[in-house]
Amino acid sequence: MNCKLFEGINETELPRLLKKLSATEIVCDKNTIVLHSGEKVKNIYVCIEGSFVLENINSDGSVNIISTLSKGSHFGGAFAFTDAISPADLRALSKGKLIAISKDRLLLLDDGDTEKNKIFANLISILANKSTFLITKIQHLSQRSIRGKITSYLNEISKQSGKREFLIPLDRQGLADYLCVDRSALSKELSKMRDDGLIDYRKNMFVIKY
Amino acid sequence: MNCKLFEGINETELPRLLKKLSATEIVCDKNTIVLHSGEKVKNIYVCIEGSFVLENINSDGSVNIISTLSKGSHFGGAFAFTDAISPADLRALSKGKLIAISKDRLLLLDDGDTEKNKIFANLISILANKSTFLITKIQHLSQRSIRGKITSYLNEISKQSGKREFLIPLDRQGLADYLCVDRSALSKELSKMRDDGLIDYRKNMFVIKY
DNA sequence: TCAATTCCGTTGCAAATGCAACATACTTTT
DNA sequence: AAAAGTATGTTGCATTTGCAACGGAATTGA
Repeated sequence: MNCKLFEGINETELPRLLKKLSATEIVCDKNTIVLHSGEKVKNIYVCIEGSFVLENINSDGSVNIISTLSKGSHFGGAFAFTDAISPADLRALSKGKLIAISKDRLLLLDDGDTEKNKIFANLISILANKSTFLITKIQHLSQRSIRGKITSYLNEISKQSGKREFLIPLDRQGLADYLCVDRSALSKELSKMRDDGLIDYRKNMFVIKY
Repeated sequence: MNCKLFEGINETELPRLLKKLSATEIVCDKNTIVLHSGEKVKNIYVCIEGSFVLENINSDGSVNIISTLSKGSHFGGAFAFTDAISPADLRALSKGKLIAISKDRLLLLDDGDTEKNKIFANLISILANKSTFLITKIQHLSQRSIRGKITSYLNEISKQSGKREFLIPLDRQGLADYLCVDRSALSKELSKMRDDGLIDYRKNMFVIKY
């Protein structure tokens, strides 16, 4: 199944666990909206077949894709555990299947239940990782200039890889979207930084010079 | 103690629990750095006396305060559960006391341990709340214009309160810092939005008109 | 291999932003 | 009530950014 939420749980145990949780299987056609924006999130949804998107329709009609779910990925881990409403629609991109695990039932499992403990520990680790990821992104975004954002981002990747020369996992448009700036302005600033001798780059390969 | 991490745990139980966890009490003088930026975070630190700051020293020497800890608040819940290094120094603002709870010992507690389950559930809820808080902030920050950021922020607060007229919990400088923009530019844009008939405001009271 | 498409860099320009400096209103202190 | 201090609003200006448009490079697909 390869799902972080169930990591460490024996595959033969899983069906029994899901039964204990009264997990519901949701089979749906393309474009079915499983969960509407504004609805209360009561379940954790785990994708087991097909693909789904989390998307928001803006007031001007444009669509904002927040994330995509493929086999093994899940949504609601955070929202179900606050009393939050869903910030987006969960829509099937194709015919698909997912299981909904009720947060309440999860909480009602016996304290001594080993699987419950595993799931809880996994959930903590998932949320913790998400949290650090988000904090990192905020640090980039809080830089006021494009140069600042670029520097913050590149330093982060460099630190992660432990090298001054590294590949970034985004193309230009992707990087612009991630840093929330205009693509051409990004290119412009990258050139300037190269002219200033701060960095060098070729496609996805970057070098921090000083 | 009034600490979310221990919520639902009997006060008379707490000392025993802490002992089981081999929680260490750290007493420190003003300006002691309990945890250095770059160090691996192995503990959850709960403040029980005095106050602490999480701060980052920028390369230009300026100080960036990430958050403050007062009695009952804690740090490390997320980082200890990833293999992350601390993004900031944890420094005592005054003479203070905190307890360090080892993540590893927490994990080693017996699965049937009721307190372990409570702490885990609390931690999940804390991390989930944090995550939604951060996502909200990112949504504000990803707006490209100051007007967009203001609108995003005000709509959020309005939605939370369920009213078109509401108080915001930040003063102008605070709001500017939160939205990562210049204070005067923020004031400027607020005036413009009032001129455009979009909002009205007086000090911390705001009205969304359309 | 050629065509089509996508990606990336560049340019000019209008608009938005940050910054510094000052003015005004509001608070707190004495 | 006066004075000091703090918060907010305003203005002018230099700089940065976004936007639109274009051209070349690289990639993909037929």
